[in-house]
Amino acid sequence: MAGKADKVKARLPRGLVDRHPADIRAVDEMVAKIRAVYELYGFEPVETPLIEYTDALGKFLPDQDRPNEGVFSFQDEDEQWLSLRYDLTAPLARFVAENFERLPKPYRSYRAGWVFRNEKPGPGRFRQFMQVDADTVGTPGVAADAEMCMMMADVMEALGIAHGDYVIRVNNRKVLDGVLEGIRLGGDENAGRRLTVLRAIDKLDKFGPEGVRELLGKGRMDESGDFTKGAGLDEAQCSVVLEATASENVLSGQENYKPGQMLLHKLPDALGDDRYSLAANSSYMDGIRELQEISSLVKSAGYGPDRIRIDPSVVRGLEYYTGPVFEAELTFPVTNEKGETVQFGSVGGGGRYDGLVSRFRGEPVPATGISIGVSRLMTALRNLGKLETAETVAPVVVLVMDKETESLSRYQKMVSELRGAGIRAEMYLGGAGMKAQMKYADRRGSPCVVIQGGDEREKGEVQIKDLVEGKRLSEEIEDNVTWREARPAQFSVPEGDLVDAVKRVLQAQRQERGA
RNA sequence: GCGGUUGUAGCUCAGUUGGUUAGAGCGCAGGAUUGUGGCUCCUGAGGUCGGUGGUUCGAAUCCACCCAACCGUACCA
Repeated sequence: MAGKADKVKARLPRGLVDRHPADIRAVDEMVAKIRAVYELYGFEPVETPLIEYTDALGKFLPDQDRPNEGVFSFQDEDEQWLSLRYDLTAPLARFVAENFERLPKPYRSYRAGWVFRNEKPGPGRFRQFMQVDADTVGTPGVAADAEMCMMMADVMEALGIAHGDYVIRVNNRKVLDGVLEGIRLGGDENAGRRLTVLRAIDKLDKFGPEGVRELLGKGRMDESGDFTKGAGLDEAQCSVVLEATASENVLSGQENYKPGQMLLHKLPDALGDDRYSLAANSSYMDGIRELQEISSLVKSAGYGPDRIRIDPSVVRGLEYYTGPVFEAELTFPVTNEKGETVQFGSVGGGGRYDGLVSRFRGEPVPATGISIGVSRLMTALRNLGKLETAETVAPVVVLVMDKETESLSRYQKMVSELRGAGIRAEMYLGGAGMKAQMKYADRRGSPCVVIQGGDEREKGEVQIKDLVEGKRLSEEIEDNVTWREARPAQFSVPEGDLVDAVKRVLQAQRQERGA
């Protein structure tokens, strides 16, 4: 045993969590439901390792100074940099590129897996978390994007989230690009400011239009007094951006998506320059056309705007998306551990990433995909009590009353019989006495215990104690001596009837839970 | 990264103007009950007072630095 001075402190690195039985079972169940939807749509499973060459993951090549910025990285024996994957998309792109000739195109696949990000953790944000992705690689058609939106909606419902409790918001990067060009933020020299503008738009739900206006303009002071530098747009430019992303432009009713006269004609006025119109901006118009097509496709398939909605304020992960982007959002209020109502926001998303696979190849390989954040979804569902806790019944515990080999063999045989009947069961393996064994069974949440001491053995019987029923009866008994002697919810059966008797107890408890 | 708040037992927290051996409740273990999980009573284990250095006869308490957690903000491919 470690001495006091040198014992190691048992502690978990921040941003990581141990997973408990209920979490593991809940996640397994959720993932199974998501997989079933993906399979139904015709996607095939494929898995890649947790570790990739760092350069395959993207632009984040670690250098000697900050090798772990954002990603967990380390060097192989040959000094090549390796990293833990930070999403499932980049590894998929590598896989597709590496196996390009063998795969059917479009290549439709899905996967569930842990991803890692070396960043500051927060509530509901971890350094290891699970994603469940699906991707269609090798088609430029927006039908593939529309399918992703519909599949995401189906996943939400498969998880028990009803119509109206979620919405899939859809936008198009090309639309935003067009608007930015429209306010004279085109060109390489404005790349930095465009990024700032996009980030600002992304915060609409957090800070509202007024906060975003500050971020678009000079900057914003938060409550701790920290100042965030803005994009430096002038009044007119701010107005255009806010208008272009305003909720009035959200698809309403059952109509197909129309960008609205506002965007096509008011923009030039706002800029005081009517020679320029977004109607002539090819990026903008392409984007709008794609959104219209998606809108029409999902509508034909029976997905109304209550489920899939065009929303010009959606931005999504800033770098690699090239076209349609989507985001799954929960719309019901979520209460956190402290009882506060919080805005939960996105539980999944995705979009078109036409450049990611072609990084590895000389030819264009258009692709689109979605990613569901299982860990976040589970938190939301649990806080709402919507997490199906298909209760796993704890094992029946066979108490060890006598410790000599012959008795142990007898207990072991009982356990085997119970297991043979498909009942979770175990013989108590600790060294403590009966009281502690009862406590153990109680803490395990066992439905019942099996007791056979010398008296029962002589009569060829076993005692079965229903712990659930016993707990209830105990509430009516104050006096400990009476309680012990009454042996509530405990009965005796012939050894041969053990399995049947336990089954009856379990059945009774099942009915009780159901009722 | 920046700003703020907070660090005393497994958990929640007391601890006076610096003063002997740092406390409580809950939880945990054992006993009352050699064969019964609850209740009650009794007993016990568990602390380098976040760390290091300094001031002082004396520091959980005062000072400096560091570390960690939480909140906000930034970043989040």
